[in-house]
Amino acid sequence: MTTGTRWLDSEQQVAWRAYLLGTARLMAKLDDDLRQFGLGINDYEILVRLSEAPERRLRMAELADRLHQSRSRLTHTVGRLEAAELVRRTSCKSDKRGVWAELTEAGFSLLEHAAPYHVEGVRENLVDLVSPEDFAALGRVFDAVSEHIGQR
Amino acid sequence: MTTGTRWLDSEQQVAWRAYLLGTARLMAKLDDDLRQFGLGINDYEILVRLSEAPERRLRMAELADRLHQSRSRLTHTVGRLEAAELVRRTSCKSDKRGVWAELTEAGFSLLEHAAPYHVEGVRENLVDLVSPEDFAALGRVFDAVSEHIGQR
DNA sequence: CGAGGTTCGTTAAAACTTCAACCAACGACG
DNA sequence: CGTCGTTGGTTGAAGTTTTAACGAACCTCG
Repeated sequence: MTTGTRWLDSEQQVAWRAYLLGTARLMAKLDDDLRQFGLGINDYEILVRLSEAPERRLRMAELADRLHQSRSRLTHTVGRLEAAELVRRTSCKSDKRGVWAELTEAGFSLLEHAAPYHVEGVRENLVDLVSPEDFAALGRVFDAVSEHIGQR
Repeated sequence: MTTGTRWLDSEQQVAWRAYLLGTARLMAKLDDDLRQFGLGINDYEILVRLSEAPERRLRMAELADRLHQSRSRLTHTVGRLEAAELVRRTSCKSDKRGVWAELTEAGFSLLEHAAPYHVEGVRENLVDLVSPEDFAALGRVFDAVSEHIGQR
């Protein structure tokens, strides 16, 4: 072979590992903080997406795509959220295969309580720790990643 | 209340979501790429840490800390890696409670095969997509996060 | 129309992670 | 020395996610 592996240089290596470790710690922390509401960050993100949608509902497939989750995973999670009465499922009239996941009043209300607390956590453990420039760079980096990897 | 929640402004919101989505996609991609070697990114990271350690071995607790994992999770994962003969456990003489996790020859060899492929994935789907400055910012951001959240 | 491919969502089982409890060994201290 | 609190690691059960397969509904096209 003419060109060997292009290893990461030492600085890149350090940055990459910082990202892996920092993300693990951050997600664990945010999860912990949400536990008092009986939610994990994954549940929380589902509720948020629903709360922002027209009529506070989304089709399962659409929701799965926005969260980059498998449909199967979403089915299970929404099943739990439904058991907790935070979400309701209704069938879709225009496409009989389809299912709407809709935020209940209780779900919306729980979200209203959890959101300020969660956002404060995101600030305290991430946003407020770094310069606006560096945080903006974070956004650019992961926009590029998402763009590159594409839908699925 | 005098001071309401300090919500994220629109740009921060966008950056935060880009990070969540981008990370989900990136990890899924890297996992996919490693599947051909029968590994997930978590297994891979374990093997790497061992490969870099003196005598290619680490104490279980030390390894768990470096990966920010629970000891229980590590016990299970190393159990599987041991069943696959990629890792071997030996008891520690100086501390009889202790257990060394040690990379086997097969484990090291698998890593040698997987590493170039994995690194290429990290480059292609992250490092090479962004400016060195932005990538460096990523490192700073997550250093700050790790530093802030602390050991455990 | 209707055959054949695709999408939507679910299901059951397997794989993995978390949770809670536990035991053995260590170490500090009276 | 012996007690007590801590650390290292494992265990089994419960909970979550992945995998693979499936059926129903949709869509295209002859």
